[in-house]
Amino acid sequence: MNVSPSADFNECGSASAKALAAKLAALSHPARIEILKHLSGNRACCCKDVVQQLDLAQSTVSQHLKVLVEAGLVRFSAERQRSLYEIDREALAGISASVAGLVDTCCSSRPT
Amino acid sequence: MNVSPSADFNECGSASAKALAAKLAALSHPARIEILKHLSGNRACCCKDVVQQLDLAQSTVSQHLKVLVEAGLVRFSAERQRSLYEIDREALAGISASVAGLVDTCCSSRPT
DNA sequence: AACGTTCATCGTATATCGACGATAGACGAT
DNA sequence: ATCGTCTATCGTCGATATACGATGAACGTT
Repeated sequence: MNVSPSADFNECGSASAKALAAKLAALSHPARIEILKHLSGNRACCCKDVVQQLDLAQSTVSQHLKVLVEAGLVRFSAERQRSLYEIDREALAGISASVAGLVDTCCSSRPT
Repeated sequence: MNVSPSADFNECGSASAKALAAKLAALSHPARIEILKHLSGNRACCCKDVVQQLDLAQSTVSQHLKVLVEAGLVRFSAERQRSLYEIDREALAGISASVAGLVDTCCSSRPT
């Protein structure tokens, strides 16, 4: 799955770029950023919790949570009636590292 | 324009979230990530340069470049016929720092 | 002057996003 | 069994994103 770092330069393109873009897309919405912040302050939140914080319809929040889960940034587990959402700090850290890597690539490969 | 870093914690919410989301949105497209990588390898590129790398129509590339410029990730300067696009490494680094800050916030505020 | 090059913009078509209300399923409480 | 709560999903709607070709402006070259 992980190719060597140098291969990333050969195929700079679609593979890694697509993957990173997909994760950043999940992050690129204010409501989802706020959801992550809220989740980070609690061990696990149910959907209603988040709804009360955000002033958005329950269905909308549910969709945002789904996006975050599908992007791998939030873990999901079904309680009885509730659904528990828990932030995935490792995945978050992974994105941070990926962005830092991209920036590093862009800054280190200065032409002259 | 730049509030103090601690103010970011007070008003974690919409303002900074929106700003970060907007910049991440500019980054969340594979073509734009590849454009940034390409720009990083050259002092400045004209639109046609990028077109030849990307296998996209010239108008499409022009639009992607416009998105990057409007997000502040790329600087624009008009040559004679050409348009020169240059990566803004500081802005890139700023985004990286913002993402790292968000992740830090999410990881440091563990409930227990 | 006529032509080629480079680029931004316009118009268009399609797809996806973001938000909502309505609804149905699952579950606990009465 | 009935009611209330919590949630996911469906359908819908408007807005936005993405891609393209066509076009015209600006400029250099012949």
